[in-house]
Formats: sequence, C-alpha cells, structure tokens
Amino acid sequence: MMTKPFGKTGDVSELVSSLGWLEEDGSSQDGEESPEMRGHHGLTVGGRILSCTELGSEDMDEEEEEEDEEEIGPNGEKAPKRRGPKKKKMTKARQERFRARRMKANARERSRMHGLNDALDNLRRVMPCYSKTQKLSKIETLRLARNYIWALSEVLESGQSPESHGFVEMLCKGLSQPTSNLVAGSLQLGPSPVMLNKLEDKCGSSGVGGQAGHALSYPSPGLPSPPYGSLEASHLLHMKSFKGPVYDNPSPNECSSGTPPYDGPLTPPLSISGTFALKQEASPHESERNYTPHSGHHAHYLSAHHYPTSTAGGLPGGPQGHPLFQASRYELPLDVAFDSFTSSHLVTSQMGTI
DNA sequence: TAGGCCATCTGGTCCT
DNA sequence: AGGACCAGATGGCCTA
Repeated sequence: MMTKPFGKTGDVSELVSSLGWLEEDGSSQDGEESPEMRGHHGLTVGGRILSCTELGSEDMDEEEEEEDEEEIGPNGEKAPKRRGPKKKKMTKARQERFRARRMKANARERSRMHGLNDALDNLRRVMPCYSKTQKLSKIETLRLARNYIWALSEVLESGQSPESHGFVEMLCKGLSQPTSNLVAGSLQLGPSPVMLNKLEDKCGSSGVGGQAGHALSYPSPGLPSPPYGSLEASHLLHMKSFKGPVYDNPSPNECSSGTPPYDGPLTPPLSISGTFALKQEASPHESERNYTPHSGHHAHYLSAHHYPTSTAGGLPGGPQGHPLFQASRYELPLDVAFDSFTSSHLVTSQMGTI
C-alpha cells in the first residue's frame, strides 16, 4: 500500500533533476523557515518536498510538456519510456498552486493530529492515574486504557473486587515499569512482582520493550512514591457498585501478544460512561494550545527518571504514615495493608452520580 | 551519546 | 476534486 517516500538516496533526485522538475529557489515555505520543515525528506523545491505524482498530476495551463528525454540507465542502456501522463515542468504558477495545496493539507493534518491529541488527553483524564504534570505517553495511555477496560469488565463479569490485587495487576499488565509504578503509586498499592512475573511467564513478554516482565519493582522499604499524579477518586470509588451486575462479556482471552484481546463485543455498561463523564471537564490548557511547534512547552512525559522506583515519600502528606507504606516498610502482607487502605481511603462521595 | 517520545511534513489511498 | 486517514521519515527535546 504505502510506497516508500523518497529516501535519501540520490538516484531519485538525480532522475528528477534530469527531468528538469526542480527549480532552484532559496525561498522558504511560508516566508520563513518553519521548524516543521526540518522533518521532511526528499526532493525540495523552495523548501518543500516534491513528488513525481504531485508534479505530474497538475494538468494546468500554460506550460509545455517536457520533451521526451530518454532516460539512460546506470549501464548506459536506454530505459523504456515511461507510461502515464507526461510530467510537466514546475513553473512558478504550478509551484504556487502546489505550495498552497500543500500548506492547506499540512494545516489540516496538524489540526487533525491536535484533535487526536486532545482525545488522548481526555483519555488520560479518565485513567486512574491522571496527572497534569506527568503525562502518560501516548502508547502507555492506550495500554492503560485497554487494561482499565479489561479490568472493569472483569469487575462486572466476575464480581471481582476492584480493590483486589488482581485489579491492579490487570491495570499494570503490559505497561512499562514507570507507568506501572505510577499506577501502583496512584493506587497506593504496589502490585507484587511475583504475580506480574507469573503473568508474563504465562503470556510472554509484551509491552514497552517487555519491561513489564521484570517487575514492577515494588520498592522495599517504601512504596513507590512518586511525584505522581494522585488517584482520581472518581475512578475507583464506584467500583463497589459494579459488583452486582454480571454481563456477558467474554472473558478477555488474555495473553496473546501480551494483550488482553476482546474478541467478542465489548459492551461496557453505560454507568461507566457516567463515571468517566465526571472527568470530562475541559482543562484550561486546552484552550491555550500553542500551535507553534516546539514552542518550548514540553509536557513531562512519563519516563523512568520521572518515576523513580525506589524512593519513599513524595506524595503530599507523604505515604509514610500510610498503611500501605507501612506494609511495605514492615513487610506486611499487601492484602492486609490494602484492605486497610481501601476501607479508609476509597472515596465514595461521587457514587450518587451513577 | 543513545534512546524514547514527540510534532510535523509528506505522499499514497480511500471516500464523499 | 478535495478532504480524511495513514504510515514513513526526520529533527528537536529531554534524560540516563
């Protein structure tokens, strides 16, 4: 389907220049050297890439068709005449039209990608570890979303408690270690490495470089304690109310390629959407989007250095006094600690919205 | 310096 | 014909 774009090899540009398509023109696009231009490759005219099809598809006015130059192959033999519409020279007028078209397409593409990123931001906001300052990467956002859906489905299907370790394990499955730490930190629960390793053994490695296979290092002593985002209470909160209904969702056939696939129809209850809707308020930054590329605003994406795996403290108020922290510090069984945590920390104030 | 992640440009393909 | 979508390519930023 995709044809390789013009690469860096010189042959194509030689061909094109031999056909006289290029006009040396030092001017840059949009009258300025936009940073976006740095990425492209291939043949450029006035700072832009030109393709044979683009140039050849112009069926415009004035210009005369190129002469039938015979292409000479590398060994000097005559190449067969090319079929199809004859290419036309790039006159100024054509160049202008091409440029205008290209700029328009670029703007559309930019805006499309911005829309996609906005959607991803919205998705991040309904994840159980949303933080404005520490963004999940795109891929991790999608993975976590998948796991979240999977985990919620399990809750609905089997009545599994969202407070269980299994829930957290499902959330963390296939995620990179930093993201897993983020999730665990947000939940104030470190998934046990043993369990995750079991999962990985069963499923093979997957995810970001297969990192999840080793573990969520559940730091000991001390919980992962990140500068992470806090757990949005509205995510977990209603879980208890989901215990009741049982849907016919097929169990995720976990572990093909480390992904919990849903072969059958996925029919999450609407009430979940209601839950998510709680998080849909627009963030102020959305309206402040700066469309200038590389404008200096760089989100801090989740990466290993952002999420140290072995530090203690860091959350407001610090987890040190937290039952889970103490569990880890004093090596209490996690379920004991988690029960203690969930009973005291799960926020249910928004349950009425379901 | 390498690697991860990103935004952007680009041309091809499909759809309306 | 034009727009949407897609994937490849590239360079910038950031951190280990």
